[in-house]
Amino acid sequence: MNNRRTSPPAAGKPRVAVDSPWRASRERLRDRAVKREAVIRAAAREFNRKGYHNTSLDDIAARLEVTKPTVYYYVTSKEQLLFQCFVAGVEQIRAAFRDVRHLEVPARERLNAVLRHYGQAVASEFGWCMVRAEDQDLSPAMSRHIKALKSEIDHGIRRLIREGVQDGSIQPCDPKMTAFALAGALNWIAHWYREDQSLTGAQIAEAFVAVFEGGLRPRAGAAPLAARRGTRRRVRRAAQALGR
Amino acid sequence: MNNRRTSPPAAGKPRVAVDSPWRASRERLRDRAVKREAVIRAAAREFNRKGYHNTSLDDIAARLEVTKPTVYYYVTSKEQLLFQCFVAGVEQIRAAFRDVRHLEVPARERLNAVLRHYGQAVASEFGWCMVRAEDQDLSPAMSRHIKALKSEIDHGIRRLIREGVQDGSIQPCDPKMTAFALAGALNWIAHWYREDQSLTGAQIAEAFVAVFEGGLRPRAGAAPLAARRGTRRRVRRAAQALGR
DNA sequence: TAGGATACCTACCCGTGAGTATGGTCGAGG
DNA sequence: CCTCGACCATACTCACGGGTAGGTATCCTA
Repeated sequence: MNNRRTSPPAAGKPRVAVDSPWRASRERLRDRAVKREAVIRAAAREFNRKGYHNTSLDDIAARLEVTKPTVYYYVTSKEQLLFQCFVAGVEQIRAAFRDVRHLEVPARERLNAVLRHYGQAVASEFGWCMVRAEDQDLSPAMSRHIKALKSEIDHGIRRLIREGVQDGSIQPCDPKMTAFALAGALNWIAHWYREDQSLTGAQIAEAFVAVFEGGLRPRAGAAPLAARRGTRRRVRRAAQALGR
Repeated sequence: MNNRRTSPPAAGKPRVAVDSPWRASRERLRDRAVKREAVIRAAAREFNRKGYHNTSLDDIAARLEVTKPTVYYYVTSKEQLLFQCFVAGVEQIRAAFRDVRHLEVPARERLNAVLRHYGQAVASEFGWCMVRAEDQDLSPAMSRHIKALKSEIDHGIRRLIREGVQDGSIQPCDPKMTAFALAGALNWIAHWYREDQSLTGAQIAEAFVAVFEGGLRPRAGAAPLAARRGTRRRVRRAAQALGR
């Protein structure tokens, strides 16, 4: 758990293939934690690519260039594998809450900071597992655990919203529905984002926060942030297309 | 397809159980279309409750009080079943676009109208299938078809955003990212909404549109819509909890 | 260098669920 | 009364995949 190395010492720089501690099969670096972590990460990637049900443990094992029993040597079940991926993702968000807790800025800015981290977490390799792990795929016990973690995050967002309304940095609103809207938009990133995209997770999160902040309706003051290069021209073309 | 009846003539008012044309097994009302539609709806409900992979065709058949071959008598495969549910859901949204197309109001209002319909569709019984049908669960051909439909909707939203920016009813923004944020928030409704909820789909959609419109940052003008009962007290309590 | 622990493999079990072969029933038409 | 066809049930096949039994190679320790 406390071992942070992600690549084996033998492999200077992993090539296209996933970093597999088994690569140099001779010098075994009998570090359970590292390998276990590699199993979790490989599972997360496969789940992300093909979904939980369409990923067999043989697939995951093959990705690591080992066999299924080897995977079972590090985890007890496929369910636990999904659960671990979920926890890994959620932990990033919990960390975001901890980070902003003691910041001395208006609640809206703390919320924005959390949402930025949230977006990045969803776009990370564990994003899929965190967001799309279905309750129905897990045992009742794990399902309850996951629900509790999700609920904690949800209520953290709601609280920040309430605080923002209180300190005047956020417009009065229904905290519950607003939290659902914000989290939903960010969660959905996991449905369409692929790492080979042009935008990074941080950029997407930034763009989303801008939308949340400003809203669609134009403001009295000057237009904020959003880039406007070529907008005019593109709109004109779109309008023409609509014309017919 | 063109048969719009949703309940069999024999059953005056369906009780708790799903409306099954097989109910009174004696008087068979050999209307293929009605039965086929019932199969689709039953499948949508089961998928919604337990997910695609955790729903067997036996489950669906049992729900209709028939057996699996009977289901296969009306559909060719489980995959097609999911596809039909998807199409049924998406069609509601396409209809929304058609409805607003010729409205003589600012684009932002047309967008809002579409989003309201969108939200209701996602909260409908086909919402799950429309939103959570994974590409990976379907054959390449159907996957492509679904992607095309989704893309059509996405680009419809983007177009409305561009038009809004053009006619001044929407604040300048990146249409692509904004569309992702809006659609994502609404899509996510399918992940948490259950029909037995206190709020209707329409109410949720309304609340979301309010958030999208206004944004989080307070405006110069008066604060709109949202209720403020007890907010002060609750925040104080939350702040105390945070203090420790 | 025996003996145990670790780490991994080959080869299997078996439940599940999609899809089907076959045959029965019922109403309609001859 | 007999047949035909639409409709539906019983009872299968079969592939897939989660999980395991049991064996083997390597390393550590004494």
